[in-house]
Amino acid sequence: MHAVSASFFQSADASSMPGADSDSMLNELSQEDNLGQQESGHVTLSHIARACQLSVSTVSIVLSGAPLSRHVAEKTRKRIQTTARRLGYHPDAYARSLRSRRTQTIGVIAYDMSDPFCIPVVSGIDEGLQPAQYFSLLVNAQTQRKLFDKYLRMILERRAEGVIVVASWVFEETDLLADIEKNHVPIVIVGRDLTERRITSVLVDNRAGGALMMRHLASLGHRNIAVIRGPEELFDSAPRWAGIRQAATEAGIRFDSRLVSQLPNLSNPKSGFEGGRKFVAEILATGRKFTAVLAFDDLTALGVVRGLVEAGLSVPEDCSVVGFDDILPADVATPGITTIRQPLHEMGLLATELMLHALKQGQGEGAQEAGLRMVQPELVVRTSSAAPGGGK
Amino acid sequence: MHAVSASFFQSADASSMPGADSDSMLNELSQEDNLGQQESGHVTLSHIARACQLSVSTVSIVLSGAPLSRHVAEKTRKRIQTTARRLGYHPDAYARSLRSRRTQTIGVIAYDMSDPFCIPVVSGIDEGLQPAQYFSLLVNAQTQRKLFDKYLRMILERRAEGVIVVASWVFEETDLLADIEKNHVPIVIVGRDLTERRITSVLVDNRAGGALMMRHLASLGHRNIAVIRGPEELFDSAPRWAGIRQAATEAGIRFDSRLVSQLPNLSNPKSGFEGGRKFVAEILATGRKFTAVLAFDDLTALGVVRGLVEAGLSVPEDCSVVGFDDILPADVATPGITTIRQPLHEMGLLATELMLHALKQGQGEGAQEAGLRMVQPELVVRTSSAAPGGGK
DNA sequence: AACTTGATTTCAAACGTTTGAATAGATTAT
DNA sequence: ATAATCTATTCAAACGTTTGAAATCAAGTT
Repeated sequence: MHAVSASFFQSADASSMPGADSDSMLNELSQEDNLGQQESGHVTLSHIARACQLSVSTVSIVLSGAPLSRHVAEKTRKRIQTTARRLGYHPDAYARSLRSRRTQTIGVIAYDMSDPFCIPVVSGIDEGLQPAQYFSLLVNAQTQRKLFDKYLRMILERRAEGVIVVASWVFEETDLLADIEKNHVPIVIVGRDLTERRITSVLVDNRAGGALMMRHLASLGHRNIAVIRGPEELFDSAPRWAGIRQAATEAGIRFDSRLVSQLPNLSNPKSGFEGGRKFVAEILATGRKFTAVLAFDDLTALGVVRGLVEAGLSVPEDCSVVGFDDILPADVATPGITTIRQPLHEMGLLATELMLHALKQGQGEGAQEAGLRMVQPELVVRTSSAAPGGGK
Repeated sequence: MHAVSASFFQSADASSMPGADSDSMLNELSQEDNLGQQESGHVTLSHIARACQLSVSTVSIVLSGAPLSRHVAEKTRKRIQTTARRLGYHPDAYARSLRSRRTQTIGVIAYDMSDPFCIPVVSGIDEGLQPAQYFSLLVNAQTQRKLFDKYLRMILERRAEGVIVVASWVFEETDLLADIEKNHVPIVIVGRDLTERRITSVLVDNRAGGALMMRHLASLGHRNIAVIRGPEELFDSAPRWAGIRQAATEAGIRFDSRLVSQLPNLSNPKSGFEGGRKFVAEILATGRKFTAVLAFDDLTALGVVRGLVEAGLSVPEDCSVVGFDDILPADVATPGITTIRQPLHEMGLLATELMLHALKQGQGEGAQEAGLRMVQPELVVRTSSAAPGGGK
């Protein structure tokens, strides 16, 4: 077994470079393998040190670009570097972090990656981490409490320096959260207000968003409007509905309570779609008049469109539909769904900035401010909404 | 400094236990914090050892469930466990992996997470890893060579035991791939055939898929069919087109070459949509007759639908549209897009199995078989396709 | 009384780095 | 000539685990 990997190295060595600085190419690793015993299969500092006839320290100093490397002779430095390259050396992050006590890692828990909501947030986080030389350790909890716990534990064991949770979803009662605190790991949450638990939170101004939806329909002239509110368990549902009502009141519009319903607690991301579709079927069956539907989110809106079309109606001629979030399907469906855009990418970016800031000053003291950062949503008008009563 | 830490130890020892296994809850960590100085902020084995008046070894043996733990007294075991829980102990994966030389990590490089293609594959991978007690280290290369390299390096440094690449996309010429080999890390790629580079590959049978699309339209009675082929740089394009032609020949259908075009090399995932839309506008302008469009993928198909509707036509009454992939938007758009489903989840799962298998036997020898595994696609009929010439 | 056995716990070395302190040799200032 | 200062390199300890070998102690066997 070791013999095999030894011969592998030999042939690789022999092949790679004809001439070079000094050392004879043939016999660094192979020699060790003759004597050596428990090869890890990875090239380490001591491999290079031996090949260059230098101490591990010197090699480390050069390769890690430590301040001391200014004092290392130019020639030596070059020699070390080319040898490292030739052997395919990559520093062992485990050894390095163990010693230096820095992991350059932020744990990111997405509540469900198959929800289009998550992707832009996560890529915003990545983008923010990039220049700071941090990496995200991304896990997908798939809305399962068990997985959430498992991954949170994993993140803690992997010594992430901070944790960002992407969730509009329940997860609070984990006692692992207490562990997080015991281990002094800062948390930021995106999509939910947890400031009362002293957790820095980033979320969209749902109230303002709700108001935007409603004002848009009002300005088009709609007065008979159906509403599908979000599920009870979702944090966003209440403020969004509050914003809608406020704007309705301002516009002098009253809702017919029989045209207002609420989505059940969702199991998978697609359940909003089915909810919207069924809702339309139901209210059409009652015969009540309405010229527009405010849906909780884009998937629900797409379900509403499906329901209307199945009933032989067209959008927006017979009925306008407005969604919330601005996910990809809302954009590429025909008609395109008028919606309220959440600046998801920016939210991820912001969360990262808050995290990095907390890490920076967290060194000094504990107990930082658990701030609440609200970002503003934006109306995106597409073709699913138009003035009531036929053509636009 | 060493003197300081010595006194630190002493005082901790002297203080820790007044009574037996029911140690007083208040004063292990707090006391340390009084005197302690270079605390990592994390609870370690030695914290627990001190609190229990035991050696680090014993605590390690118990907490890691090593075979030796059978010999540890029941009482001691309990004492250690409750103390660990109370203090919020989590083993340091870095120290552990450094010592045990196992990281339980598989690097996963997704070529672009904002492509709906990636998500199910990645979640399939996660699912496969779960029972084997492995974790995925997931990174998003965003179709950027620079990022790909950066993350690959990171994965190597983090000592992933294997790497799974999710890509229908170019990346070959990285010399980091050579490093991967030098470090004996097995690779599996999903979405592309790289067996000639001795890399185990998992992909959908594009040829069969193309044939499925074509046969579906033929069986509905379509004979004038427009085709949008995939971009040159994408591996899938050619075999998919080959399958389409083969099935066309079998059905005795010839393509009008002026109704066949090819997508440009794509910049972002949404460019397929624009491509489809423009294509339709163009061929409608020529006045050529066609009753159906075969699109390279679902996003292209959605673009085609948009283009048709903008020209005042309806789907499927005036023209049928078929896509490929079966991503979420194809399902929730109205009409739902008839498509060829790639079993993405299963592909992820399969890739993981191959990887785990390689790891298992890779211990023994180098040079395993670089197998090619093709999975079969499946036709999903929705409402975007129907018999030509009006209603279904 | 010495000797084995077994149960319980500890020693000490290692994993691959980093880093403050130390060394050896050469040069320069006193 | 001695000391101070550079330059180029190495020592050795530490990070938090795991683990083969060893130690301790009590009880049982000859």
